[in-house]
Amino acid sequence: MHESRYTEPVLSWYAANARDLPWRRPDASPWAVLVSEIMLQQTPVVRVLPSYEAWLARWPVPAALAAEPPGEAVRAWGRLGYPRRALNLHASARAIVDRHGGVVPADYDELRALPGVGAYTAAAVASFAYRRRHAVLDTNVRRVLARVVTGVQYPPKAQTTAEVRLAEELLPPDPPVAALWSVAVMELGALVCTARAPRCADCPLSGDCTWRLAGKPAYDGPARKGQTYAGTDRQCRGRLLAVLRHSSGPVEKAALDDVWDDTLQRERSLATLIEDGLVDPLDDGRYALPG
DNA sequence: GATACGTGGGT
DNA sequence: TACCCAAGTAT
Repeated sequence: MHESRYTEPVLSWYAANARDLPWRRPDASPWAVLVSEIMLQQTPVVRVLPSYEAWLARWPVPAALAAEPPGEAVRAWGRLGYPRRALNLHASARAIVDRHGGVVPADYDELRALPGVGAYTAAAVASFAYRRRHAVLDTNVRRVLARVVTGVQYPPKAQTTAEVRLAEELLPPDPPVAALWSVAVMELGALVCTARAPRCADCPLSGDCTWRLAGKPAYDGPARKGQTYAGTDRQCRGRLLAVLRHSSGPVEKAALDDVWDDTLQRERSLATLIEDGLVDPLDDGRYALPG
């Protein structure tokens, strides 16, 4: 096992160009790293920052969040999107208190067992919070490796075992260096090797990049599925939950009926919100965030 | 493996 | 404007 030719250029680039993000500071706790990773799932950094600061000010340790009702987590989630992540984070806090003495576990499998923590997040927390050696394969890393090593514009739609194997091969042998490498490649993908208009002129790997050296051939695979949103159950659920977030207490059914015209879709969406544990139907006919 | 799951900014 | 994309996970 040895360093790849990519390691030094990427680490040097990172040292000079990394953003000063709060969850990367030396005083960021493993809990802070976990909170950031859950919030960053499909949500851009700039929108996470305010919610992250407020969240950790209010709940600086897992036990603080675990002591609150889940609805408080959903309310504090604000407009980050995918509010089930708030529920997952709350449930994770309780599991960390119940099973791990209030300390975020360092072990990959124990992290992976927490609700809402998948392969990426478990590797990220183990790596960034505890300097363990794990391949961290997010959308940024996948795109960088696709271009630099594989020579294609975009990675496959679904993660492949070949990608995992490649990421593991490129992982520096020393655990702390591996953790630094992972965050550095992610940052490179976020700032330079972007999806739309990569800034190859600023890339420390431009001389090594298979895709660039091949003339940046366009992606030739099947069209990638677009996400429709307007008029969907997702939008309807978002409207309904926003009513509850903005209310200090339970709301009448009429308040929910007001925000979506299609009755059938509205009722269906409310039912799934209840199923998901994001909304609590009270005995008196009103609705509330989960207690 | 495909689909559902929020929200908003960039082009 | 319409579409793409953003530190994914669960089913």
